[in-house]
Formats: sequence, structure tokens, C-alpha cells
Amino acid sequence: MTIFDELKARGLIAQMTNEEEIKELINNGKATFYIGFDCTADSLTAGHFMALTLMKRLQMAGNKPIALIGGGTTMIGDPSGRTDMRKMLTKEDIDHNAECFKRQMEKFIDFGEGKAQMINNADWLLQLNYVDMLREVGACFSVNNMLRAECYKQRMEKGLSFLEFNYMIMQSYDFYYLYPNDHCNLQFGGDDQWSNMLGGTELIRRKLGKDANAMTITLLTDSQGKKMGKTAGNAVWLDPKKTSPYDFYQYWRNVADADVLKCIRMLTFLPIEQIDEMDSWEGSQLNTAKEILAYELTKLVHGEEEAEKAKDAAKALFAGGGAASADMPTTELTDADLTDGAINVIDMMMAGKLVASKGEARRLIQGGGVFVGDDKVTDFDKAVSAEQLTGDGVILRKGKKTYHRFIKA
RNA sequence: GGGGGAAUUCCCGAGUGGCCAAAGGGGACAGACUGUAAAUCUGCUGGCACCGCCUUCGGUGGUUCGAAUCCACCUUCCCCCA
Repeated sequence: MTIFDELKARGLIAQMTNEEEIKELINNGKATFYIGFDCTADSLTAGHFMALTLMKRLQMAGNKPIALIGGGTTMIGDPSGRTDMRKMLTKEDIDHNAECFKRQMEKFIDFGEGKAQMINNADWLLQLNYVDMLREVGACFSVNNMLRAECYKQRMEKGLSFLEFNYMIMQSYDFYYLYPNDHCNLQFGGDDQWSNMLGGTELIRRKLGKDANAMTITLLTDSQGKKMGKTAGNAVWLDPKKTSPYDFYQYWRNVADADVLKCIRMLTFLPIEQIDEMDSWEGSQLNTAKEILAYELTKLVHGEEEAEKAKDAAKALFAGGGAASADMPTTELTDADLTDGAINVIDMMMAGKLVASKGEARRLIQGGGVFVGDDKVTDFDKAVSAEQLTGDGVILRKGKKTYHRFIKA
């Protein structure tokens, strides 16, 4: 199976400029392709994950990836898919974030000599001179066309600043710059980037008289049509300090039935044949598929050891009724947290950051959603003694899925 | 540059002097049912020393016994005209 067919079989391809040319390029390892990452945070997220796996797949097929860090474009902020303007980041923040991205990507893609490149568009974008740039590329963009672009449409109601309007031009400029300088002949990106990417191929055609290609990756959305990779409005990070391997595992372990197979197909490196077999799975059998998905992805991001740990911890909790395990999130309590050799459950939840306020803790207890071990907490004054906190400690459970261990330091 | 409008709790959105911690919806969270799924039903959704008190309605001052609601100025955004 060729790499192109595989991408297709996995449902990764959304749109492309010229199918035949792209097929020819990537199947023969002749593509030098780039994917841009805007560094709006100090860690990559599950949302970037698919782009990373795509780079890896193509690299394994002999193509050369260019990871483009958007140090320059982030100064502007992509309005695509947004209803309001992004917060403007300082240059220092952007540099810091770019540095973090770099470290995370290195774990994923082989940046050995000639195999892949990482560059930052700040290197050329920040030096552009306004008037020179307008004269060089400004004439190639039709405002009429830009306004018709999907990514601006939704902003026409709420308002779009000139700053953001220029994002497409900056992204186009990147491709126009990379095409001759780094022999980059292909751009990949999320499907929401389609119009920005076409801007680039168009610019190259007009300025250089060459045909560059672009291809978009299907956005990973759940069965409700929402972008995946977020819990309660928070991103699922790839940085273990921001999202623990256990939580990362749990995120994928909890995807909806309707989404498991799609995720396995798009995100894992399991052979397609094996995935096709799972396609017939139904009902509770899908739980196994979710375990596979969670395990595979955790392994890819955090390594096999962490994946095993997360899997064991989850098994112990959900199957075995809550045995303490060193791998679940833990809070160490000190003497200062105790009064008269005991601590109130409400205070414990605060200490473990399980709730944002004591009021929330009370409400949870009232609703029957808090457990110490297997016992439902029914009383606001319920306390845990210092003796209970020794050894393996005490497991506090919030709802069905949030386990937290407390021990005494 | 001129004229008109808007800013409300996580989001949308009611509220135009006391009955407002602020309707309704969405989302989130929790309970029941389950398979760590979905759908459904229920509860809950500012903080705390919780039948009471405190801090919120873009910002700063003011009027008033009392303001999210009135006035002044400021900030930001939208619309129309140029």
C-alpha cells in the first residue's frame, strides 16, 4: 500500500490542490512539505498531535518534513475559526513557546541531518519592510477574493481587524519563501487552513510561475462536530507537566463510541488491516477499542513505560474498586494541613485542587458525588485521620472518574 | 471626521431605581440508568464563618436612604454616512 493510499484509508485527507501531483510526490519520497505551528501556548496539544503523526508517516515514507514554527505569524494571530481576536502575545512569550514546541517535536520526528528541518518564520517575516512587501506581494492578492474566503466569513459579522486580515498574506508569504529557499513543494495543514494555504499556492503561481501543492488534513472532530482534544474547555496537552500521562490516557479512554474507530484510524500507527477488523466491533466490545486507542496514543506521546502505568492505574481503579496506586494523581498533606490529627474532606478536596471552592465541594457532597474509598460522603464534617493517611494513604473520588490519592508527608 | 447603538455572572442572553447573586438557554459538573459510551431523567452552577455576611453587571467618579438600572467622563466594539 502506498503512503497516499494509506493516508486516504485512514481518512486523513480532506482537500488537495492536485491529487495526481501530490500522489506522485509523496509516494516517491520526493516531497519536502511543511506544516506551520502557531505558538500560542507553551506546549503542543492533542490537536497538534495529528499533524505530528502525519509528519511522521510521511517521513517514514521518505519525504522530508519542515516543521515551521510560527514565531512571526503568531505576532499577528490567525482569525480562522475564531469569533473574536486572539490575545496579542509578547515577543518574549512567543520565543519561549517556540522553544517549548521545538523540544516536544524532537521527540517525535527525526531531525537528523537531511531528514527534517525546523525553522521559524520569525527569521524572515519580522524583517519585512512594509512598503517593500506591499509592492512585492500585495499586488497579488485580491481583497475581493480574500473577503470571500471561508475563514473570514464568520468574522464579517463580528468584525475583523486589519491586523488579522493580514494573516493570510503572512502565511502565503511563508510558502512563497520556503518554495525556492528550502525546496518546499507541498504544504499541509488542518482543513481550517485551506484558504490560507491556497493563498500561498496562488502567490507562488503568480510570482514564480510554478505550481506548488497544498493538502489539508481532516479535522479531528467528535460525533457532535466539535473539535477534539479539549476537556472542559481546557486543552489536552502533550506536556506531562500540564496534562499527566494518566489524564492523557483517560481522555482517550473516554471518547464516545462513535469516535473510537475514527481516532484509532487517524491517530495510531496500527496496521490498517488490524483496524479494519475492529470495525465490526459493537457495544461494550468497543471498550476494548478505547483501551487500545488510549494505550497506543499514550505510548506514542509519553513512552511505553508511562502508557503501562496509566493503563494499570486505570484498571486498578475501575475494575478493582479503587486500590491505591502510586501512579494516580497524589497530594501530600503536611502537619499544617491537619487540625487535631485529622483533616476535613472539604479541605482535602481544596488541597488536591479537585474543586475550585469550598462551596463547590459542599455541593458535590450534597449531590452524593464524593467518596472516601468506597464510602459516600454524606456529611460536610466528614474528616480523615492522620493514621488513615499513612502507608498507601486515602483515595478520594469525585464523581466516577476523578480519583485522587492523599498521603501524609 | 459626522450620526446611531452596544458592553451583564463560563458562553449566549433577559433585566431600565428597591421584590437581583441577577430570568431563560447552552455548556460544565454531579446523581440515576450503563460499558470509564451515547441518549434520557434529576440536581447543581459567585465567595465565605451558608437560614447571615461579602464581592460581581466594561472603567472611574457622581446623584440617591438605595444603582446592573439615572448622570458625567473614559475605554472597547458594532452599524450608517464620508
